Amino acid sequence: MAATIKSVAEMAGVSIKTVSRVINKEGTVKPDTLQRVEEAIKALKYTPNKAARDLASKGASVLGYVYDNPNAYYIIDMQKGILDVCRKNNFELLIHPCDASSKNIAKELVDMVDTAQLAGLILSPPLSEMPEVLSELDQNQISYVRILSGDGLFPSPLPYVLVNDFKAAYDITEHLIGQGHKNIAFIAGEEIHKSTIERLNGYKAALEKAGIAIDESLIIKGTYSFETGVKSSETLLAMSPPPTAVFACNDEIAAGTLFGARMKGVDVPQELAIAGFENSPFSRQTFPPLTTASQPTNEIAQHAAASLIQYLRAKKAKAAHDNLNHTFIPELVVRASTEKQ
Amino acid sequence: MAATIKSVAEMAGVSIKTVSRVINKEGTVKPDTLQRVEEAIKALKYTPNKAARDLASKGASVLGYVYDNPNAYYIIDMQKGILDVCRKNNFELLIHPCDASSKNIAKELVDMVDTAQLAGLILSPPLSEMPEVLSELDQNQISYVRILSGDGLFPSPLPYVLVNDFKAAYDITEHLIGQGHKNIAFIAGEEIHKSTIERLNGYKAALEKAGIAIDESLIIKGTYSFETGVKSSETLLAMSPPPTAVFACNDEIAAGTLFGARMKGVDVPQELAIAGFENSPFSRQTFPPLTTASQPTNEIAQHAAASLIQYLRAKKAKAAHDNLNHTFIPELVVRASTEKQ
DNA sequence: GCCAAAAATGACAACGCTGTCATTTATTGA
DNA sequence: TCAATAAATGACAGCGTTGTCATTTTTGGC
Repeated sequence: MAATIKSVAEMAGVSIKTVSRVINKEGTVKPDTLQRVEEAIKALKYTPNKAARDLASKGASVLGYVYDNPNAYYIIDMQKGILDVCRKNNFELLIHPCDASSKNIAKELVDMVDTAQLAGLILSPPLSEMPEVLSELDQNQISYVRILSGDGLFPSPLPYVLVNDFKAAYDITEHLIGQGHKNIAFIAGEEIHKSTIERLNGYKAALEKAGIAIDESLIIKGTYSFETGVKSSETLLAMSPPPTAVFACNDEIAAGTLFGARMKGVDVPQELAIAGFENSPFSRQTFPPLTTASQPTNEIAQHAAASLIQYLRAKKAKAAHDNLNHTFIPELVVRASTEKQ
Repeated sequence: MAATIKSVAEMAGVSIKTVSRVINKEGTVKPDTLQRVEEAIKALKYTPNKAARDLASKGASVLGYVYDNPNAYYIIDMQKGILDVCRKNNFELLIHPCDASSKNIAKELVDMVDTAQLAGLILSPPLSEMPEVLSELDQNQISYVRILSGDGLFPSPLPYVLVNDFKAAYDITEHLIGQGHKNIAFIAGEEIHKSTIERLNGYKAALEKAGIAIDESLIIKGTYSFETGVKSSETLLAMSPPPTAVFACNDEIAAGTLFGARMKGVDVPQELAIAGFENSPFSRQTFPPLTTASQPTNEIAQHAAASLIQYLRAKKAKAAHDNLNHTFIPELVVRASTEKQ
């Protein structure tokens, strides 16, 4: 039989309310009383009953993490970061994989929040970038934090975390240009991901800056997949002249491009330089390893979770919340796939 | 203001207990009463308060999924499978990444179960295979389901899910032998993972069956990492004669081996055949793609979660539980890394 | 040493549900 | 039609906390 607040109170010779004060660290308990209570807690191995707590204090503290992203490493990293923050702040986390392309995804989320009585949602791309989802959440007055790509301004009072894909893509492209490339192809992922647009814009901006004309035929639309990389490399290598460098929108595509090049016997990086994005673990493990951009996923996740929690607390206390919004810039990681000896 | 059972009862003109019966599908409610209650529920958008429910019925229904595994895809897949089953059965899931090599991992788990008041734990390797962890859990009468490698018998009444790595490793080795190889190396992962032992035994058994003597110098100890693959391939290729095939304990190692071979200009599979294990997504994306063994991770996870839930229910009802234990055999997937043209 | 104010503690009613058991209503067989 | 029985429903006490407000104890200034 697990100990309850009552048994602790009896043992310590105080009222249950005083025990409650101790476990909630209200700080209005005399040192010696405090000590007695703490000893009783330890002796009885008492742990507060979460259900009772939630019930009495109206409202459990559960966040929902919603994702639809094929990159398992990204998810796991995010999840860990969020989990850390949740644990520190005594929040629980409900994990909800979902299908962003589903018609009633917005309703599904609202339902989930209702059913599980979530305090708030953590949204990662592409969900965080879908207006129809966001407005449905807004209409139902659901709190959320968004992790998204861009550097724009947002009218919403809700917190968000920005990833500046534009700048990172600019850096990568600049690096390729610096290696002497002029004929640089770009392979895009799904346009529903804002990161695709941002990265494309960064690519274009770097070319312009260097005075290189943008050749639309070198910009290939695709999905964030290995297959897109394979197919695109076929297309690109069939051109005359073929590009000498490829900037793939993520590492999967880059790995596919590398695969495709290898199939045709094209040497990387001598004949074709390839850069990816995301710094997935396998980007170090291809041959040659891929130049890419690294985003501090774990940190981003922690930041997102922390600002949502802070927002919720401020909201509960009806106080204004500090602006915690932050922008992260992925960092260029140069590896052998873009460096000729 | 969210609707409560009381408001629903009032609207439907019944007692709260009857509403309770409806939401718990007790089946002792007259059809027309039922309908009235259901209408009221819908009209008020009523959702039972989880905290109150847990409190009243003593004991929340939360499972814990504990993992320490570097393979993100494996984790994500597992998680999805578990999540599905949990949702269907009205259980919550608490995710707990941890460090199996930490000294007091067992205590940590017990603490977690206490604090979060978990109904049971889902353990995947290597945690599921660590006697000190299991006995600590047993001592604290914590219910758990294990997912582990092997085909042995277990004295414990607790459910488990077995993965027959022995058979799968046997199949892979047999495949390599079938390709004409006699000089086959084995690169092992951490021995704390029972899968390493099982796979090694499968490898040995297949060699024996084919009448090939086991050469201990061809068996390399390492970790489940890319780096181990790279280093081992250096070692192996420096031998005279070098092996003509490598069976790596997982895809990461295999990818590393492939990388190492490529660095030395060794052609795969012409000069060196390489097989992995696990069927990670990237095993299709190396060049050439890797022969490997595929385990139905999602299914395994579902099975594990389902049997834990069934066990818990039986325990609660003090009934004997059916034996749900099941063994999964990973399936051989042949790809270009082991097939000469 | 006394009083007012502040600090510490306690009593008790919620919180929203389920379990138990009592009560009412419907069904059956004669 | 009327017990006897079964089915449906309800009343009410918990479950283990926290919030509110009352009470007691301590503190500090004179």
